[in-house]
Amino acid sequence: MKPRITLKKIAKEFGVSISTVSKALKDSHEISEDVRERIKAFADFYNYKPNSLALQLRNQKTSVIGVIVPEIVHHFFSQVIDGIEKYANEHGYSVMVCISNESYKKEVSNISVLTNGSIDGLIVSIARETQETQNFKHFEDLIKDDFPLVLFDRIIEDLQCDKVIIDDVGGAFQATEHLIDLGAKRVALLTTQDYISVGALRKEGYLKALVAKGVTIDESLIYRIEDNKNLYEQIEKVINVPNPPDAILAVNEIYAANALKVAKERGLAIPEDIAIIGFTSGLISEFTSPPLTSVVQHGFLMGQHAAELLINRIEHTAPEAFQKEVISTNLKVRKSTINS
Amino acid sequence: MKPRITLKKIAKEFGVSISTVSKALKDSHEISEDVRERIKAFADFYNYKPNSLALQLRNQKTSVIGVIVPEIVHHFFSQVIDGIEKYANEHGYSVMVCISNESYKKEVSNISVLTNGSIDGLIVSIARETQETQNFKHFEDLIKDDFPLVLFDRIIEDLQCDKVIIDDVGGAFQATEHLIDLGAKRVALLTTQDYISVGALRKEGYLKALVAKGVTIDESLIYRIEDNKNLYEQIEKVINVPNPPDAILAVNEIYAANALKVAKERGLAIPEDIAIIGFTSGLISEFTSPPLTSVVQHGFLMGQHAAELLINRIEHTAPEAFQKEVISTNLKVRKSTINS
DNA sequence: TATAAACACGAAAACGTTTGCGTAACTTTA
DNA sequence: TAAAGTTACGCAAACGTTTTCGTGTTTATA
Repeated sequence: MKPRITLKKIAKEFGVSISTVSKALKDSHEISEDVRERIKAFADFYNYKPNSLALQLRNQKTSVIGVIVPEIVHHFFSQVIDGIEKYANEHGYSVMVCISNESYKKEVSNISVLTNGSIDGLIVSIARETQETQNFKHFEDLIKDDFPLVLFDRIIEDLQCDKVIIDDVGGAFQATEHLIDLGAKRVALLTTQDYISVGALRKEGYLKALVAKGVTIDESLIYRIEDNKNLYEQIEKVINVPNPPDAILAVNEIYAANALKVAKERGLAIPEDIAIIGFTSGLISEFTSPPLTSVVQHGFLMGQHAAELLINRIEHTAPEAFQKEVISTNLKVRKSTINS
Repeated sequence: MKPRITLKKIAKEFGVSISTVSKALKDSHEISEDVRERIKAFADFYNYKPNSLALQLRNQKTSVIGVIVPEIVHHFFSQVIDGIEKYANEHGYSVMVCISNESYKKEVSNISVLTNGSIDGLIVSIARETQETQNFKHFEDLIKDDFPLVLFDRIIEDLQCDKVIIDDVGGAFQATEHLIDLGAKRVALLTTQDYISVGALRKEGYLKALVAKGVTIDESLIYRIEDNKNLYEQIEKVINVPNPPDAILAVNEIYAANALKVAKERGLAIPEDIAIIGFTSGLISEFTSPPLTSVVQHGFLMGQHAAELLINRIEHTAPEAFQKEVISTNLKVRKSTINS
């Protein structure tokens, strides 16, 4: 790579001092018009751009925000990143993305790499392993230093920082209510292990709706999918049984799509024999047949809000109270629940 | 945010010079064991980490690579980013992601922001608008400065830099061949406008296969989807006609899934009346019914290769010849072409 | 005991930038 | 013509780090 042109080199070229060049390029009236114009022309010709590192070091501000997500190949997370990037960009920030890969260790190392001065703030959705082991010291350390931090989606309730979450309880409530209103008596829940915060919250909404509708809770209808085992087989055990449920609420799109597949293979009519709803942010639900009724999560919006909270936190030193924003979901009704 | 601890502050604390502290923390034998250990304990207690900006400035190396993609909410691109991030991380680099949003202007500004000293190299897939207008000056400028640059997927053939592409021609050839072998006489092509490089290449593979199989080319079976118009309606005009094609090759998953939908709504049997194949890297094809036979693109692999090329270029100053790597596709046969 | 070697640290430059302040030289004012 | 003001630039510090070289003090060698 060719060495970049610097103030020093321009100064040498003109036999003036570095500060003269700096001022000339900034159109300072301190510099005579003649010298100023010649320096500007020269700099322009060589496409001078101030070295960002030097500026960042001097100004103690990088205008970069870090983002750590459990994975990026996931419609929801890429939507959130998209939202973050958009808002950040509009406000003069760039985005540095790291992937924890659901690993505690990688999350810690990501944070360590990012918080060595190269970013002004951090947006994180917590890795599965971290949620499992409940070791949050790396976040507590950040908070202790008042480092600007925003948690989204997979959050830790007790941490003193800004947060953005989906209305998981409300979304699950609405979906379950919809299923019961359509006549379902035995609504199964396909959820994650309890330590995943969003899974737990969606279960909460599901249970609330049952109670509200006067349906007795049947623990045997709650299935906690294990991530390291075969998904399809686990879902078969839900549907491919003597007395399958007459409705299913799945906490994500993949579970829902697989449930639909198994049900169809078993010869069940959808939605007549079994109605299915999934949480979603992807495109699968639209293209299954029948298309899946979905609890739509607005990832892009979530990203924008997270970025907004973070940038406010970075730029307003006044220590405002920490916010917790809740992004509403909405129920997109398709033919997996109503066939008309 | 609390001010971070620096060498200067530690030095003041111990009444020694900055260089002594620096050396002590690096376990230099120049510093007496007593002082060394005390300084290290102190630094450890206050969780000292060298300021990355200062190091980057001094070493003239950031260990960050920039990535510009047209969009991130797209399974293929997020897979590539995932691959880049993985390889980069394993080799001590971080990743800064920018999104051009298919806009020429944003692409230019992204490059401008990134190449002001804050990254060591750049990986780009070109925006649609840039491909359309054919204005490549921003890339030529980079190349003129020998700035490490790798183009992937949407590339510019004439540019002197490393490139990674999918075997678009081969993938389309194989898919078309498959359709013809199954008895198709009138294979339609659902492609993009010609200026999109991958669309053009896939058309080339399609045409090659027709020629190889002795099928006469029928230009009226080639449909160039326009991005700003309604997708569904455009696809209806392909299938919902008196004499629809008996097979379709779509250059992406969304086109294919919509074609499937339209065909089913028209009452066509799949694959008996009409067989469908789509290029893909997402999950939709797996969950349609019937599932779609797909030309699978290995985005993750592509990302890894792009990162490898870039990092080699960054670290080996010896000006090796520019490489053009081709990632093979493979045909995943599902029931939209063979029902058995 | 004089000299050489080892030890333990500090000074300063370098990376590239901005900016407050100082100061010559020149111009205006009284 | 002396005092004051203006013009046009340079100096130096600051951001935080690493590293080469220099140097004073102590210890070992002949």
